[in-house]
Amino acid sequence: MGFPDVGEQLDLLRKGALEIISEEDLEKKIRRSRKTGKPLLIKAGFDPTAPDIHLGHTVLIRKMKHFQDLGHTVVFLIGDFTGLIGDPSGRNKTRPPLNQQEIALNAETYKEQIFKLLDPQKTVIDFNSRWLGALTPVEIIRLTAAYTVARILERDDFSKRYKNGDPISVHELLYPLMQGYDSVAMHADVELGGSDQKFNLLVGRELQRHYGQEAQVIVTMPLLEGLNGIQKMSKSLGNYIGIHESPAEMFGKVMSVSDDLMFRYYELLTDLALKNIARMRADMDEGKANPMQAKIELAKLIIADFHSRAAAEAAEAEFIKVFRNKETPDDVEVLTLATDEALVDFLVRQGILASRGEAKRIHAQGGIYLDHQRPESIQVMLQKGKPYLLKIGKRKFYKIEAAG
RNA sequence: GGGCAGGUUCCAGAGUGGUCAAAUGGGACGGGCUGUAAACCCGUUGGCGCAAGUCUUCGGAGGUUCAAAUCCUUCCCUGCCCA
Repeated sequence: MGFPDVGEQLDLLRKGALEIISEEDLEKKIRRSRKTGKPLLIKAGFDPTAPDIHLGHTVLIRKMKHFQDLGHTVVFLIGDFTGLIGDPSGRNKTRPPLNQQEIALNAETYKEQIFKLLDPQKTVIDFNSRWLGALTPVEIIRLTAAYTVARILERDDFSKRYKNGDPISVHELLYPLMQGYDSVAMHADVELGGSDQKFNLLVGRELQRHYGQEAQVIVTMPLLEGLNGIQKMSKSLGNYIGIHESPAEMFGKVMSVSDDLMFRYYELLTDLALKNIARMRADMDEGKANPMQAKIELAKLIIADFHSRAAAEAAEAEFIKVFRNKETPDDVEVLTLATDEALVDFLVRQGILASRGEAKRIHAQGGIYLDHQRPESIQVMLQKGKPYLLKIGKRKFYKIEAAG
C-alpha cells in the first residue's frame, strides 16, 4: 500500500497551517517518499515539564495526526534537555533539572493524553537528552559557532526584550541552537510548531544545511487564543481548557467563549471543513442560525474527541438544565456540617470564599443564595442536621448535610 | 571597577513626604439583561470589624520625621553607558 497522491497529501497538510516553508520543498519530499516508499520523518517538540495538554496544544497534535494518517512517521519529541533552558519567551526562568523518574512519569502522562488523538502504534516518542546530553563541550562550541549573536537577536522575542532592556541570559541564546540541533540529530524532514516557534524551526533548517543535510520543511500552526480571546491559551494564564477536564467543565468553558472566538475554535479544533464553517458564519450573520446552538455543537464536538459522544450529550443536558432552566445540577458537591455555624464562618472555613471580606462583598452584591433565597445576613446560623442548598454566584453549588 | 536608570497591589502601569490600601487599563469575581457562562450595562477587586475604625502592604534590612510607596544608609536583583 502506497501513500495518497501528492496533491491530496498537500491539501490535507495545508489545512489550518499558517505557513509552510517551503511548499516546494514539502512537495519534493512527499514526491520522493512516495517513490521510495519511505515515510517522511515529522518532528514536533514538547516541553517536558507540563504534561498537561490543553486545547491549544491539540492544534499541533491534530496536524501531527494528519501526517500520521498519510503514512508518515511522527516523532513526539520531549525536550527534556532543552527544558533545562526553557524557551525564552521572557517569562520562563531556568528550570530545575528534572530527574529520570520525573521525566519518565511526565512522558507517561503525555502518552495517555496525546493518544486520544494520535495512533499509539505509529507514534514514536523520543527525548532530546539522548543526543544533546551526549554532546561534548567541544561539540557544543562548534555548534554555537554555526550561528551569530546578531542573527539570534533577530528573533522576535529576543529583539523585543533587548530593546526594552529586559534581561536575556546567555543560556537562553542556546535554546534555538539546541532545538535546531535536534533536527540534525534526527534527520527530520518536517518540523511542526506553533507560530511562535518559527524562528527556532528556521534555525533547524540552517543547521541541517550547516551539517550537510537537506533542510527540513517547517509547518507552523496558529496559536489558539485562550478563553478570553486576548492572549494565547496557556495554563499559566488560566485561560485554557485541559483535555483531561470533565465534560461539564469543558462544556461550560466552551460556552463562555465569545461568539467570535467560537469560529476560531471551529477552525482549529475540529475537522469541520473551512467552507462549512464559513457557511455557518454567514447563516448566523443573516439571522438564520443561532450562535448559542452552534456553540453547543462545538462544545459537543470537542468533548466527543476527549471523552465520548454520550458524555457530550449529558453535558449539554446538564448545561441547559442549570443555566437555561436555572435548576440545580445533578452532581453537587456535598459538604458536611458538624455543629451549628454561621454562614460566613462556614464559607471561609470550607475555603469556598477566601475571606470574610469577600463573603461580605459577594453577599452585598447578591451573589449568595441559601435554599434559593438571598439570606438577609451572612451571619445566619446553619443548623446541624438540617440540609441546605448553597449557591455562590451563578455556578457554584453545594449541598450541606449533617456530618457522619 | 565607575556612572546612570529602575524594582509598586493577580498582570501591566501611575504615584515621588500627609488628601494612598495606592490612579488607570487588563484579568477575575458579583449583579442586570439574554436564546449562551456570548455581547452589552452596572458594581466589586488587602485582612479584621455591623460600623466608626484599625492592622499589614509598594525588592530586603535599618534610619530620619508628628507622618514615608515617596527622604537617607546599606544589601539584593535588572537594564543602559563607560572601563
